[in-house]
Amino acid sequence: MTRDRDRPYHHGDLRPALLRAAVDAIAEVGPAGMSMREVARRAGVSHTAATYHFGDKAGLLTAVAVEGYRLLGDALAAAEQEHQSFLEVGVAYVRFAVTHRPHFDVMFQPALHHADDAELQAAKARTAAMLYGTAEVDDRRRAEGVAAWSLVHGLATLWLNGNLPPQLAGDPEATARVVASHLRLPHR
Amino acid sequence: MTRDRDRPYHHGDLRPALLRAAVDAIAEVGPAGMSMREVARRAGVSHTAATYHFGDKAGLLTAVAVEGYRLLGDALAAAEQEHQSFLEVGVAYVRFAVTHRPHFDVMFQPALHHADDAELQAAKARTAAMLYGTAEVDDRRRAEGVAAWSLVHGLATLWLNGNLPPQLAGDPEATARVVASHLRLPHR
DNA sequence: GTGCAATCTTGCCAGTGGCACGTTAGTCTT
DNA sequence: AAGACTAACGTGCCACTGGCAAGATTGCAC
Repeated sequence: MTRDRDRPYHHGDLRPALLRAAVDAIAEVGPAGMSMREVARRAGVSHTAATYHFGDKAGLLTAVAVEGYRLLGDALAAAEQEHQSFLEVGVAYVRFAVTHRPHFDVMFQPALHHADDAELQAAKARTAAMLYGTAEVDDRRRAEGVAAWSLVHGLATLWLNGNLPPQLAGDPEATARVVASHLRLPHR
Repeated sequence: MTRDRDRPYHHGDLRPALLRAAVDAIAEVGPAGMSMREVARRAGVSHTAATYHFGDKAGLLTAVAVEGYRLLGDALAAAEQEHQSFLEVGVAYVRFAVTHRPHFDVMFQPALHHADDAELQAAKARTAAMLYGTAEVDDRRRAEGVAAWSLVHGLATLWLNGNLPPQLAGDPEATARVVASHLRLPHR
């Protein structure tokens, strides 16, 4: 009706556009503050168009989480490939959290998305396998992986929510190297 | 008007009652899903009564976070007092996260509360001092404290959001001991 | 007792998520 | 090329939410 005559009825590439808008909105107001209507406004469509593509708000956040897990997996694989160093994988983990805060925030708040989503589970499993191994790995190695993941994940989250001492909050990657040096991983 | 004739107009102890109701609600629907109106309903008052005591929704969540930081500080101090062991303080940290999930969830989502609240900052500072020392501590010790806090915090959050391998998700406290054994803290 | 401040309620408003239903336009069949 | 089908979007509506303004109730100081 009063819709732009220039803009076509069919957006043509709406789903990724909504995803980008959602990430932008989350960066500004957080995952909880983000609203479907605001995201839709940014993409220039009605809010029900977003519902059509993602089912509901949790569905949209699930899609953001899936994208996040894939990006994180890629970043970790690239670090592993480049440095052949488990430490550098950990540093890459912290770097991802800092540079992809909106994704990271959503990824680790399962109350916000559909935990049983198939794509989400697959993306999570792939990332988890890189960090603490698959089901076949022995107990010692798995415990070491969990210890390493816990360390970098804790550091990343503490940095994100402002719980690090000011002396160490400036350069999170440097802090990651210092902190990771206190880990003892005999089977790595 | 249609209000219960039994219940007095003045509740007499409403603030703590609302806090308890908020914690219960958060336990069921998460911090984001909690609503002022639902909390007020549980306490048997109108939703503006809650606004009166806490200013706004963020104020209520801030109060929950303050209570959480105090409870956590007490729990860590008790563990330190009883076992004289830094490891047991870390185990107590994980135990707190598991047994006080509503508080823990709110505490580490600063987007949900008033970060500049004086009581909150004081409660946070007290807990932080127990974990990585005060401002006067030397750099090595501070880095060790941050490493230890990162490890247990990461383990706790990964457990809470279901990112631990199933082999280690059953007994979080036992996992905390195993994982913490990979930390090397020469100055502790 | 009377004034006053603290506590709680009612009424209202804009914003939100989700549903039912209508509209548009691309695609496929014949 | 005409029509049928369906994917992609919009409109209208509903209950719910947070927050504000204004009023009602009560305890308390004096």
